[in-house]
Amino acid sequence: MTAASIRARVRAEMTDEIKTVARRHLATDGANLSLRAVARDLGMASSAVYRYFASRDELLTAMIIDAYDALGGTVEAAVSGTGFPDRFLGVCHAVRDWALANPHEWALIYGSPVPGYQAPTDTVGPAIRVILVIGRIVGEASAAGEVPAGEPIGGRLGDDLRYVAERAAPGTPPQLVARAIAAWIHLCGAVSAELFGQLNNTIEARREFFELQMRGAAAMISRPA
Amino acid sequence: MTAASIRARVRAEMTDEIKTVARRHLATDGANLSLRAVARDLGMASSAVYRYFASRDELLTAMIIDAYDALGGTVEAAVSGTGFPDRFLGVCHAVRDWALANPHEWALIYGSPVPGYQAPTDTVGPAIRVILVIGRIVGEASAAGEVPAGEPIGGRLGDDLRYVAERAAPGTPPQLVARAIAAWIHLCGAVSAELFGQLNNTIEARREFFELQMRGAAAMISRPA
DNA sequence: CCGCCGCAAGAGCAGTGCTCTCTTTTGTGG
DNA sequence: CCACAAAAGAGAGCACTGCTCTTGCGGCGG
Repeated sequence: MTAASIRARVRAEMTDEIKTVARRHLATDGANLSLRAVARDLGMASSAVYRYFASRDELLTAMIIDAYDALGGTVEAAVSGTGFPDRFLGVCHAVRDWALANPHEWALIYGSPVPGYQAPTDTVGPAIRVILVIGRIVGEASAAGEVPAGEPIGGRLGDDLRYVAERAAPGTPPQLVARAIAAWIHLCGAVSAELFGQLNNTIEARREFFELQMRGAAAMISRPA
Repeated sequence: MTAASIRARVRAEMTDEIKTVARRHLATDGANLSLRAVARDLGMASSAVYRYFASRDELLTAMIIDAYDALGGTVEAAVSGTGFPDRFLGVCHAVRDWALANPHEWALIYGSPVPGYQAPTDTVGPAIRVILVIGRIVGEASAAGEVPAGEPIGGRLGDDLRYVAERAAPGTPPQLVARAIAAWIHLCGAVSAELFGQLNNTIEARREFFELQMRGAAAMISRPA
């Protein structure tokens, strides 16, 4: 039993080592990760890497999951303060700070998906951590009476939102969940815009502008149209 | 003279043909465009393509410029209606519709930039057409007294915004320009989120949700925090 | 009419993902 | 403790990529 786990542990360590080197390559070279280059850095034949990852896509998927988890963990740990706007703004800055520190990993998870873009089901768990944090903050603010529900939403969208609300933030009004998702999308858009160069030669006071935007997003939640 | 222009015209036609085939490849295979495959489709040697584009990056740059121009032209042509929110919402839907029809080209211009790729200055002109349209709409609404200016913004961000405002939308209050840019970023974020699969298994009533979001963005402009 | 220059073609280099076969290592069950 | 099978690594090889270089062809300008 313990004997069998020796093999497994060595294998896990090797897998981690590969991912570490791959992450380093990702940080320098960008998304076009070369399996052979990683193997060279590890001093092993490229074919040996295939014992651990069936394909380059599988390695990338592992990197994506790790990136989601790193971001999710950072954001979850950053939740603090009291009162709705501050808690939300804290999350926004945590997301932005992580993205600025790990731009290529951000691009990996929130940029354009690579060719086939088949997201395995393993990724959805880590992927939703950030929006779940936002949902929790908004839900708590709603329960505390800090934010109004706003006008109900009907139709198919209403159904979708009810479904999402009861699964992700039970007790939170669906229309509020909609505004939370919109704020999250605005957050991701703002970070991507800054990171992908959409603001180049336009706005240099990035942090201030980001803060302004996210205050607007918070206001959009606190004060529905 | 006419002779010289014959050469030039043939060359331009060949260039267009390459770009057309490249665009087709882009639409099917995604962003990892193969110059050799394009050459094969054209029945020519891969080395011949280099007579027209010095590198794969240069071809991609041309595609990017074309995509920006196609989107910009579509959006400019779609501006209609009267009154601020409707005009803005029309632009939003024009952007989304174009993106849904040309997902890979959207990914090319608003997705993660390809590694090591530096946007040449030729791209900035076409790139800013959409935000200029939004700026014009907001500026006109401001001139017509349809939207308030909101509280002034100081500091470095205020300087940036004043600079942008006087160059892109003279006479429009800088703080309003900030909200216009924020709305544009939210727009891009919403389209990317939908296109890149961030809404998968969550919200199926995409158009309705998009409309809701953009109504929120419009309200953010009409009614500053 | 000739020469020249733009154009195309092909070979070639270095790199890639991935597969196959072969060898070595190594944990493990008896 | 030891033989063995399973796991791991190595290396060659295939098809592909971007890009360069050299060579030949042909239409255009003088």
